[in-house]
Amino acid sequence: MSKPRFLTPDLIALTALELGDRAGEKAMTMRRIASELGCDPMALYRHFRSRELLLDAVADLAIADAADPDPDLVWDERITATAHAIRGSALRHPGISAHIASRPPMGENGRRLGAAMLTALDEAGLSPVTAVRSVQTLVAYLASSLAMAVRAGVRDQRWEEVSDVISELPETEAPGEELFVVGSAEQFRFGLRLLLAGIKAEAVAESDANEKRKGKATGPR
Amino acid sequence: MSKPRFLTPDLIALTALELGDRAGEKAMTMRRIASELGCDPMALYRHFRSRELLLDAVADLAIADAADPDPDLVWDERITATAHAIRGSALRHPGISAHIASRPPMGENGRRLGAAMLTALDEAGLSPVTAVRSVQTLVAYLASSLAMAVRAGVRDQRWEEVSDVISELPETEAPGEELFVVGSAEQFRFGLRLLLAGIKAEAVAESDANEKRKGKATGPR
DNA sequence: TTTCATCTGTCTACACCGTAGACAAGCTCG
DNA sequence: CGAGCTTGTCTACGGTGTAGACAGATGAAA
Repeated sequence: MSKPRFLTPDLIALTALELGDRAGEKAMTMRRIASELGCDPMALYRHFRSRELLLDAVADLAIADAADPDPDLVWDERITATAHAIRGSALRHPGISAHIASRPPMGENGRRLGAAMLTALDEAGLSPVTAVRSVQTLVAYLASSLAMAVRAGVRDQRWEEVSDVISELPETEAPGEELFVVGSAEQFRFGLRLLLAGIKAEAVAESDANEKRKGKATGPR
Repeated sequence: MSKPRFLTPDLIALTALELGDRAGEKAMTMRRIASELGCDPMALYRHFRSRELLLDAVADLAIADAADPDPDLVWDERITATAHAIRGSALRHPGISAHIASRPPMGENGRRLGAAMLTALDEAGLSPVTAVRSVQTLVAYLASSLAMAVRAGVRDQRWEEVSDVISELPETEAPGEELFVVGSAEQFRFGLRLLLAGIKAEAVAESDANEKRKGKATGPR
């Protein structure tokens, strides 16, 4: 009676995700996940070599519903859309989005979305090297933003303190008060705009350099 | 013989930091820290209400030696210098820099360095709101870069996988191979350059808007 | 000085954790 | 049928954070 053949990695990850949503990141323990599934904790190890790997799968599963960007959009809008899609997916699991943000987007979905960004940057005319670097930068920003958003959102008062501290700093005499919610969507858009502006500048610089190096005969395609 | 009055928060944090440097983030457990100090684990709770708060103190202590930027530098160089100082300090504690990156820069030193960045941005002519947002963006990027750097650096092969994945992606036919070390200093500089370019664009946009709104009578100071 | 409250470190104990290793039940294939 | 492999179970070990009662030292008040 001990071997119902119903345990799969996907089912385990899904159960863990639901548990995390319901009870928070720290609740995703092997024992609790197993009890949620009605099986022995050690059974999970038949499908994941360690808890860490299971949590990786959960993180990737959590962003599975982030859609690829509409290919009709121009490249920068596609970047923005992808970033917001990931952010949205992660925030739809507030109990564990810090956890999601804290690990590399290595699963199936992470790769898919990373590739979407790369494609967009390629279309922007960036060299492959610059495109990859830009994606890494975007991902870094995205992850941290997420981590901050969730900390600010839930009852982690530490980030509320951060806001307080910020308004006490010398240079900001009368900052917009509530506008400083640390992980706000507006703040996120702002950072994204900064990065995109930087990327555009980089694109211009690269195309200039190419034009100069090649002399003529290499007009705009 | 049980009450030497020598235990202080600073001493505890320092001991924990050394332990973390030596044995890694996960070794910074209440019991091991206490045994390092030769005292009872519960003694630590007289000085920190929880392990989490102790670890916050450790993170802040770790970046205590990040110097304020040379005030003679122009503002963007000052930002760069500060960012590199923080990164340098954190990387000087490789065993725990992921841990450092994962929590808000809330301690004395975090505030100090955040203020330095804000001052620089203020000097750049940004409005207070934009300056604060920019600092938040910079901090977000910095934190994530750090987290990635340390993961790539130490034996965390997951990030090596990331590099592999990146080179398999469609758009990057022949990427520079080793140049993609995920958390490399070069990658860090690149992201910083992107952000600074974005900030400069923002500054220009703001000053244009101001000039237009105010008409004349508001020449460059 | 004596007394007494207050700190500070100690001890015990609890509930929980990840996971190694031996075992058993069922499936697949010969 | 029997062998082997897969998958879930069980037990056990050495850890974890921290609550709560206790004790020795200290500093102030009497």
